[in-house]
Amino acid sequence: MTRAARPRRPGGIAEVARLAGVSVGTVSNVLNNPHLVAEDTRTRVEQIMRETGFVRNAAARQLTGAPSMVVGCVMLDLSNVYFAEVARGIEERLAVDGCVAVQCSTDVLLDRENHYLRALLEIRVRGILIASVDPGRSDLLLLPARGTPIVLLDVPRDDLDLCAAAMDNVLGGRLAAEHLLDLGHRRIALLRAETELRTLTDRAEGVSRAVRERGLDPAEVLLDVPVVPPRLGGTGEIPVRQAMSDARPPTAFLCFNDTAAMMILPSLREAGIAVPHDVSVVGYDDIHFAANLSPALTTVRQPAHDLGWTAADLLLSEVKPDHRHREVIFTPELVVRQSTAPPPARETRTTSPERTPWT
Amino acid sequence: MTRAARPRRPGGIAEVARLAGVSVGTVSNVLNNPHLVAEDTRTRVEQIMRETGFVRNAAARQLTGAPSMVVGCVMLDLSNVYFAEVARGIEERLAVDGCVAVQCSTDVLLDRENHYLRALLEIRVRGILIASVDPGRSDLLLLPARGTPIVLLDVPRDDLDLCAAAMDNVLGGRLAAEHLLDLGHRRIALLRAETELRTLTDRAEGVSRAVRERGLDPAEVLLDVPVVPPRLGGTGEIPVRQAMSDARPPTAFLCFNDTAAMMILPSLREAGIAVPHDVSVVGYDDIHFAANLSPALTTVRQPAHDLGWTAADLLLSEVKPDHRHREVIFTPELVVRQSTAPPPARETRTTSPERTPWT
DNA sequence: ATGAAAGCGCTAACAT
DNA sequence: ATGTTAGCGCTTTCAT
Repeated sequence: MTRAARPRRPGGIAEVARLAGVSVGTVSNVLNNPHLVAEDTRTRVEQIMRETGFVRNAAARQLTGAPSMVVGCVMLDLSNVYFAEVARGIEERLAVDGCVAVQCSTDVLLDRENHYLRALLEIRVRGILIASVDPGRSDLLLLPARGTPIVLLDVPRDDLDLCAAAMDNVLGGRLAAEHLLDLGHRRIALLRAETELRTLTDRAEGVSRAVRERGLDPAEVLLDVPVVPPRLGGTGEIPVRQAMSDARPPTAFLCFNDTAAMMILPSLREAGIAVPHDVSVVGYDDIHFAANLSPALTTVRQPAHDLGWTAADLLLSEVKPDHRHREVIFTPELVVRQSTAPPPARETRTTSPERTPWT
Repeated sequence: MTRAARPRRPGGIAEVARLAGVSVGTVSNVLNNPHLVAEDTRTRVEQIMRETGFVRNAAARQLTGAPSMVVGCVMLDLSNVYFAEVARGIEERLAVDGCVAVQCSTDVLLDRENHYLRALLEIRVRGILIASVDPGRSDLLLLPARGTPIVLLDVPRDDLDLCAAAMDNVLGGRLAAEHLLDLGHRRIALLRAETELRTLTDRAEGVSRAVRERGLDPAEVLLDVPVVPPRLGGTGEIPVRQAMSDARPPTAFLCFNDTAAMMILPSLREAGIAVPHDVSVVGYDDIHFAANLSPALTTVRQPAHDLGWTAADLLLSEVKPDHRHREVIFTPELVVRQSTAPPPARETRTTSPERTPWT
């Protein structure tokens, strides 16, 4: 038996229909096919909608098959300046199509990633942009089959059948390394977060290649200085002294993001090490502040905003019938500023025959 | 007549019910009231759900009255480090309750704010956290009546009947000003974005009060240096030279956010002005990088993460039956570092009787 | 040009 | 313990 009990007034479209003295079908039409509604009927309905402050119910629409206006966005850490910029790029592209983004931060935790993926699935988002911690072990590959388009963000597609917007990190690492090698550095500390993130391994790979192509031995030239970022439970403290007290101390620090570079600058200063005179520092990302440091930071610029914009663009194009998965790779660019210089004379011994080489 | 035409297989719960050989009601129960389902029936249903990769449809649930799991969040600019940190605080609190946030940036544009407000209304979000550009002219006041709770973010509630999580900006401005006045500064440049944002006017008010309480004339002591931030169409360039060539040049720059302070530092350096020897610089926010600048920035710390966390907490509490609107005000804190010092001797003339005062 | 009615996937009341 | 069924607000045939 029907629960005729509670005499709830109808909400939404039905209420508007009643007030305007038309059927719900007509109201629906003024919303979606205004052209097939008589001029005056339409104005009357619109009038009522305004008066009552009617707002379409997206959930109900979605239930009838309308595509959702919300897009999921899973990133490593929204509070990271780089990702925040990416997020803005995404937001801007989505806004063009009246869409909006749910932002999630995984802090590089696979469980968190999968958790959010599921939440986004429940919401039935239009699609998901994801900077996956590990595409191989993530649940993300199950989604396209379930009808939720996925676009990789800042992650190369490799052999995955997905759209992707990514940076050429191998090139980025290479650019940074070549710059340092060109300046004469032969002992370079690599400052990198202790994660197996593809972005980082790629950059490291680029660095190694550059070293090898110079006929040098990466094991000799490179000094790994692992750091645990604060958001991942670490102190974010950078073991500068430790690095400098290595048997063969570095004459340059190559940081895999500008934030790390910003952290290291004061540490070096405190240790009485002048940048770039005593050691050079290279960053990565070229975040807004990089140019405002002293010394202004030499870094590898990544078009963060464009990356986000493009990823969102790819996602929105997934609905189009003729859609083919695509990958867009952005090219990083070396921005030389004041934090790099040739190593101190003592280290450029290869060009100073009068000094006895150590090796 | 029914469109019996397309023999669509039922999706969702119905499909699971069919496969498990039970009714939809039972499936719904294993989802929402597992205790009233027989042990084995439940396991069987759950089994099917796993096999089929079933995921609840939030839209359908919502339509039956379930509260949405998505919360709207309207901020000035997500790519701003301060807000990005606030956003993380929000995300963390929401995650505890399985909720997720849609992030929107208004760039201090009222139209944009209202546009997003409407979009969030359509989505029927659980509630909205908003750093309103102008609560008075915003549509936000209409929402609570329509059933969407609103929590003011970084905006005082004043006489509004809403929850709010905000900072004591008057105090913040006062702290910064008092610090400078205590050091002996008597001519202070106020670096502020050209907007009527409450956060900024409050800080300015705090500064003025501090000046007046010292028996000084704000018009004499304060020099306004308006800046148009990049996101708002400006260059973000700071007219340092212009300020310094004022008839009575400032001996200190009081910036209403650390970003501005970061921008000004290099400009001063280029102009050959030493910080803090020639002029002092005070920031606001204490963003992560503030401590890493050289000189390390003296600034007013705002608990951004907590602000976001608390705002989200207030919002989630809106559903509770005994809910009373509350306002939580956070207290800023002066963090003295290296960018401030007494003004150069020539300016401390009031304490140097041997020099002829100008006034 | 407008109305009537089915159905999207789910929950909640009720019946069995 | 389980099944049945009426909506939730909307779109979409199909009929008028």
